[in-house]
Amino acid sequence: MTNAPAPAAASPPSDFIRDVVTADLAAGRHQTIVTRFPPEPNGYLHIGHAKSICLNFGIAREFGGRCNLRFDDTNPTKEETEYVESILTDVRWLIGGWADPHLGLKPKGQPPIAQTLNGRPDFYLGAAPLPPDSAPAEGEAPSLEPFHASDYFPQLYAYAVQLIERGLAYVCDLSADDTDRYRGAPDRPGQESPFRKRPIAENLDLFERMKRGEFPDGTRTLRAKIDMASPNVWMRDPVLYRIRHAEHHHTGNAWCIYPMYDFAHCLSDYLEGITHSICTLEFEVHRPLYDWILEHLDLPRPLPHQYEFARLNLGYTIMSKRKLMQLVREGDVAGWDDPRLPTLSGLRRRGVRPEALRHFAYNIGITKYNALTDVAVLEKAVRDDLNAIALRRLAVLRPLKVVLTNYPADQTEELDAVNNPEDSAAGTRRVPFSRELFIEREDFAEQPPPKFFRLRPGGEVRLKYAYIIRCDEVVYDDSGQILELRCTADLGSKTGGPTATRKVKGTLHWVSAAHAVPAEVRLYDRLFTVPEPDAAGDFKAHLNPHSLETLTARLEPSLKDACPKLRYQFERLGYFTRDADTNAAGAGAASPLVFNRTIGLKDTWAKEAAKPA
RNA sequence: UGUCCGAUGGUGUAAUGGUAGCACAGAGGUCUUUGGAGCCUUUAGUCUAGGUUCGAAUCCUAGUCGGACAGCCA
Repeated sequence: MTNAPAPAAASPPSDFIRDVVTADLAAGRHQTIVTRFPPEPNGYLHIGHAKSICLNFGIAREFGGRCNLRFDDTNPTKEETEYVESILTDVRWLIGGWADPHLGLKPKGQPPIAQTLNGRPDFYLGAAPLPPDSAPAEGEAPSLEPFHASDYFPQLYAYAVQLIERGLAYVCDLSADDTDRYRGAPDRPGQESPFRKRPIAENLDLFERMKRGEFPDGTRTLRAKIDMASPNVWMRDPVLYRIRHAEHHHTGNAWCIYPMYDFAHCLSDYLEGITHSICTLEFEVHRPLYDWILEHLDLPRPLPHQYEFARLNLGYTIMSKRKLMQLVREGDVAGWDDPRLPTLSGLRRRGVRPEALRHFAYNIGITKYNALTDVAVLEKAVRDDLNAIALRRLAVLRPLKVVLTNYPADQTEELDAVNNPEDSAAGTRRVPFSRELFIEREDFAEQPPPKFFRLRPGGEVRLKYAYIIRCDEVVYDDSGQILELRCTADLGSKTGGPTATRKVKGTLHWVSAAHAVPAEVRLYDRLFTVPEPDAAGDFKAHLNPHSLETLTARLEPSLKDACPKLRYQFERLGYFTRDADTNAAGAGAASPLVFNRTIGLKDTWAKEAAKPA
């Protein structure tokens, strides 16, 4: 039926929206499916948008269709080019290698095409043809660009005129306050505007003069003439156009009247030939208006239909653009790409890969139930993804010196270490070993709790890839702090040695003190201390003061050349990635070595240790 | 006291009138030169009350609880 793309690794998702798509295709209502992802460029994309992107592009991919990237930019006072650029970057990043052939873009500068269908006038702007099977070249085809609702201002204006001509819209002189008052309340009908019966010719003239800029902001609006007594407040003569003498990031000063969301969105969908317009639950109440506008205009092609699903709520974080913006502006985080934020740029900088986000989106499903998703689901998806591809390395976060008293002071060995036990093709590397080492401070306990099987006085542990050592002596400094551990190595216990197979309970990571490379490591924790920070009251009161911990770690030497594009697992510690932005800002050889911890390893010991004795 | 939408283990999600399944989380075990990963086992669910039906998570009615909606935001 469709020229199906490569099948998904797992079975394709099933949900009520995909059911509708399947049924529409089976019934022959559409030849191909066209969805759209319509962000307003007034902020950065977050993981909630990722859910929507994966849904819309996923459907395009599964059904051999297309998903248009469209900026819903009808409010010049809130939108900026910075956001347009970040959104494009984030979308390409998320769908890259997965659905990019289904990304609907249009020829640069191409306006909607005026055509005649069965003698009826029409406007249409389809996406450029799907690219050939080969993956698109690095960077964007320069001849293509995303869609913009603001590109349709001329057509939208024409449709508004049509509504006026049909007696279905009027220019209203009520102030914003009065408009509110006349609207009534959900449980109380509104009353009609005194301007509702304005003659068509006068409406036409006034609307034209609104467009020409003859009236100041807020003095007049264009309203649909529907039903002020409707139980649905959105049908009580909703505003279609408002006056805003403001420069628009995309259309400059060409317009001083701007269409409202409800008027622009359904018609933008129609113009682009969208078949399924998928949005979040809060627009459910708007659907009658979406349909009303389309049904009362002369539109010869099949009409798009709106479907709503529940937005993503994730535990211990916030998704509101307004609140994210507040954190950025008030300096609670370092920027939109702060790795603690659920923004796509933040997650990317933290080291999360798009593959993980796509699996996450697949796992949480699509419903109309307003759910709170456990962060553990995200964390699981991130770990699974990283576990498969991360290069294993040895690094010590909080160093404790160990001296091997029976190991020659002038000797250095290069030991073989496995890069990824999950992937033999990742090969091995050499790690230097010598008399003086660092181990993790918390891997030694003078008074070990029950079931602690790391190093203790007189105890033995395996040093990964190296020897079994025994702790002979604890050396203290003047203040009574542990200065170093003096240990003896079982020199026959190295891989291949006579005592190599001796069983010791614990295996520790380590680095050679003389060879270790210092680096800044940033450990991130959840941004908030409660599952629903914005449930009530001031969400900032729940900010986690320990969401970022910065320390200087000691790394095995190979990490000196770590690539920001790769992912690493510091053994027994977690997944880390070199901070790309810091790296980019650094000057050549002086470029600082900074690592972000994407996420820790699952820690069953922490759970065990937390159990009441 | 308005309209619309929703409700399945702790969490999230399947089952489209025919054996309530999966994932996450939890518990136990196994393996382990990562207390990671893997493998095995396991706890736990259809909001309530009626009705239709041979048979209801599913259809109907009423109720309960939850959410969205009163921007010249999207």
